[in-house]
Amino acid sequence: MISHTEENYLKALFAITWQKGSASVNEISKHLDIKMPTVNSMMKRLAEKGLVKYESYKPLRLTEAGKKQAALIIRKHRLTEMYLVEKMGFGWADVHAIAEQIEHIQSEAFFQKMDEQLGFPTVDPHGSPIPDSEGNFVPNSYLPLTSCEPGDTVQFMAVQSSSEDLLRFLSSKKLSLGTKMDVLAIEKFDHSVSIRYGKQETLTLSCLVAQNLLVKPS
Amino acid sequence: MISHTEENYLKALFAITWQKGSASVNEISKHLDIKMPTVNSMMKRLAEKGLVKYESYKPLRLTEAGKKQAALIIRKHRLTEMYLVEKMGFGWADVHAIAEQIEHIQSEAFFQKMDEQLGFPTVDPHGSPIPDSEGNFVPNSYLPLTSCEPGDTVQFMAVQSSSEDLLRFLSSKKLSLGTKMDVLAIEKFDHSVSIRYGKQETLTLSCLVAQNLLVKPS
DNA sequence: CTTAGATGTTAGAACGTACTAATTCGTTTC
DNA sequence: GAAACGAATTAGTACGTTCTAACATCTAAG
Repeated sequence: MISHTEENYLKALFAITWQKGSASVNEISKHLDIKMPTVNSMMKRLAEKGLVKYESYKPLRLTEAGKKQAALIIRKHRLTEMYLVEKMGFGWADVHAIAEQIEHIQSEAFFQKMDEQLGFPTVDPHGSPIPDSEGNFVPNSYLPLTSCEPGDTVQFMAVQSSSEDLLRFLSSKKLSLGTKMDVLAIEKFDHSVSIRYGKQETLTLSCLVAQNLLVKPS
Repeated sequence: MISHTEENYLKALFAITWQKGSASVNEISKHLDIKMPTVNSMMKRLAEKGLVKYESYKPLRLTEAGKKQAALIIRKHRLTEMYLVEKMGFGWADVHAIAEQIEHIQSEAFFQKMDEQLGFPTVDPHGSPIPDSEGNFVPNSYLPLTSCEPGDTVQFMAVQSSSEDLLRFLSSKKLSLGTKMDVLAIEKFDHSVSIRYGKQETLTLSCLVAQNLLVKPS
């Protein structure tokens, strides 16, 4: 059996591998705010359980079994976020901490009911894909707003980071998923991006914000 | 702060005190299926935290703070059960194990939303009262079916025990909360109770079952 | 090629939660 | 009132998860 704690390590390992291609003890340590020796020994434990490939001083990798486990946890997390937003009326900035806890609930039936009632969603409230019940992941292929050209018309499809502050900022500017926007300008100087959207609002987004908005051509 | 584990001990202590008037190390040990020495040391720990009054070889008691904590956990448990039945479509026999886990979620907002969406219910799916958000308990005053007389007409208001087997049995007989029933006979021999209800179904309930059906005069 | 600094690992300790074995206390019965 | 039995407690152990301190390895800069 796999503990609550072990699940968090798997999830971190999966997320870091996803973003950066590989994962190190140091990165997991920072990601979970847990000291390196603790992470190190946990990696060995997960290796014993056949979920992680561990070799001294080498990058960490998940085994296939580990990947599946991790994807299933992420599935539960994202289904929960979707449920909290769609069925319970939470805002997209307020669901992460709750979902972090509920994802560890041990009950297939519980998550199955969520899935049914939501109509088997494929993305969560932040636009991230929800793995299927086998742990298969269909990554989306959206591009950051910073990679657009002036004149492009695009649709806001997902956020890269689910930072609470970013989400609150976007809400306050009425920028929600699905919003169509025209790219007016991209400043050479600071890479900030000016857009027009909705009822002709125009807005200039810092590079950091724009990097976190994933869009598709519209 | 109070851990998941500590919450379970408080809840057990509260439940046993509720039923039997007082609680002993031995009773908690059986209730939680945890050995006595473990219970003993936990009781000391909870005493240090001001939640339990502990004196060697004396019955255990909750302090006022402990009672409130316990009632608030029970509140979360029962709200959750109600939510699972009313909003997610679970049967009343299937919610206990899930609620046991969800009751430990740390988020006021989460349980508040449940409460709102349920319209501030005062009883759970088994007819047990839900403490208010201050931890105040309004006990119901229903009587077991065994205390009725032949000729009485009563309404089924709550179950005493939430045993999964009992609940499944009642479901299979279409006996749900709110059902009105006529008491036809009570056998002197084995204290079994015969009732008529619904579309003129008649049924004889063993003493053990009848003891667990709480009713009020109708 | 050597070395400084970052990263990884080992060793040892602490705390929470559980256990078994052994001992003490309290009560009931002769 | 002493024996016997169940309940409670103490002592010592184990395991999961965390830490700090010390040591080892890797890598990038000179």
